[in-house]
Amino acid sequence: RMLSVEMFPSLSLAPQRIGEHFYRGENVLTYYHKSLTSFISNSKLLTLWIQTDREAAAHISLFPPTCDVAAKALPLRMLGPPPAPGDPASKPQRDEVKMELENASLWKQFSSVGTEMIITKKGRRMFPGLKLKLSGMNQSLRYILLLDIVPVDNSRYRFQGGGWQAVGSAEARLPDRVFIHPDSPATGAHWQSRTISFHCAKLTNNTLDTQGHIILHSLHRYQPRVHVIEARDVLRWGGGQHSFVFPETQFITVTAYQNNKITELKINSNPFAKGFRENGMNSKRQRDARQKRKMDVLTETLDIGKYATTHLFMIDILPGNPEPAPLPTQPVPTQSQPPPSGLQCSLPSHGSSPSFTFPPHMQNLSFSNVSHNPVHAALHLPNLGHQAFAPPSFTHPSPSLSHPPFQPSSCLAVSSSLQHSVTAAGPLPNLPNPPPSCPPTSSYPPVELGAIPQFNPAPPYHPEMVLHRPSLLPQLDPALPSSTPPPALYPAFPSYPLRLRQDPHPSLPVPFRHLYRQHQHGRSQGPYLDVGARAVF
DNA sequence: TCACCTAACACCTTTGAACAGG
DNA sequence: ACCTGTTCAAAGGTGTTAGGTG
Repeated sequence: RMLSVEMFPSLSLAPQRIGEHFYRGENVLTYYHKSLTSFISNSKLLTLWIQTDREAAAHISLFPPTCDVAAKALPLRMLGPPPAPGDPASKPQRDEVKMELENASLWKQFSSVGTEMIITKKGRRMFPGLKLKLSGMNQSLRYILLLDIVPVDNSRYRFQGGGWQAVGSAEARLPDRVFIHPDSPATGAHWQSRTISFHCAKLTNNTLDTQGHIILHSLHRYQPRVHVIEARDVLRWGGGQHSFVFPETQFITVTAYQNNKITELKINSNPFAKGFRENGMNSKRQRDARQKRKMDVLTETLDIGKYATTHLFMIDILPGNPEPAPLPTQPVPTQSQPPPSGLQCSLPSHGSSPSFTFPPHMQNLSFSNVSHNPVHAALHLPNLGHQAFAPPSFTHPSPSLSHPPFQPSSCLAVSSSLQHSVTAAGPLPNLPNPPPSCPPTSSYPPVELGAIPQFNPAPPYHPEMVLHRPSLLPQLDPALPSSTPPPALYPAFPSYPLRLRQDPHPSLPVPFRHLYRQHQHGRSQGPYLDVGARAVF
């Protein structure tokens, strides 16, 4: 059953897709096995080994269930005793992980206008970025934090008449990439002791991107999601997962800003755009003045030439008027409207969940290798079953959206049950310290909130635990009870489960070997994952 | 003609190496 | 040999804009 097509529908595409490139009739599992072996031997990247359940793994010859072997080799005290029913201490905040969007007020300012995110071929950071505070985690357990960005609906948008309008069907879904927070894996104590920022994540519209950036379509509406996954180390995922969605972080991707109100907000709140502010040297006034000075100098030079020429040769070479033409002004966007209230997100349940364990020779690999190395892990998550994510505001794109309404209290938080042997595991003292975050790029300086109007004070913002669902990841133990999901409040758009899938391209030197497009060459940067692109219905 | 995309640009912040001084 | 603070250049993050593309 391991990596079976039944359990992971996305795998059914693997032979065909791989065949487009170099797959030649090998058994897919063998292929993946080779893929893994190649990756590991090269030490260039880490690939996630997906194990649906330990029992199944035991009779599959690819890899013995050595994660459990390793787990059993650990002192019992490190693994911790199985939780006793009714013992509150044995359920260490499993389902109480909370997440705040620390810069929620800034996001709300953008959201009230209609957040736009520039995407470029080389990759562009998000602004505002996701700044999060975590609480309720087990201090000693290790967690991995993931960011992914999923389409909100099936529409393409156009900015018309001061607002965004759905104008057609969305482009074909691109391969989902997941950004792993560079601190991962780290203890709950680590995550809770600081503000978590995903400012290193970059967005691109380059479907052939080899840098590992998150690939999105322009003029589509997206929703970032953050996943907190318990993990003994980077190679041994599984167990509980909590997924958080902040509706006010939805945005529309653009290659150039459409709404000048957004441009204004970005300039006023992003320190890197300080030069474009009213008093900045790159402001329109200063640029016009520069242009004028430049033309004046040119005119003067030409006038001198004219003087000399006319006096020497009696030829008039008077140049044209160098004054720059006034720029047309863009229409002012429509006034924002208050968001609807009282809506809730819903997330249907899914099938059983596999754990994610690794073959023996991967056990000693540490996640710090990933973050320090320019080449990072490409992890494919399997199709894990039907997951419908449908934030309330975007299930049915309104004909004209001058801004994406959001409902702060309707943020989605999903937590999952954990497999015993994984969740009960204690700290692993032999694991290296978490790597420094975002080493190759500069971080954002503090946002100068004072520079922009405050629509809201900035109280701590908690996503409400609207629904308590099984994990986006499949459960490890099918025997564990799973709640029956209430009916979705909105028609389910194609579901977007977080799916881990094996990387099928071992011969290529980079971890991001997309099946979606071929010719993925070059080196990858950034702790990203690839996630299967196929929507699950 | 139009909507959209791209690359070059100037200005800005961040980062880290080099250096001086205690 | 350390530590701390300053300076400076390079790298990279911004929005703007002219020109390209289909």
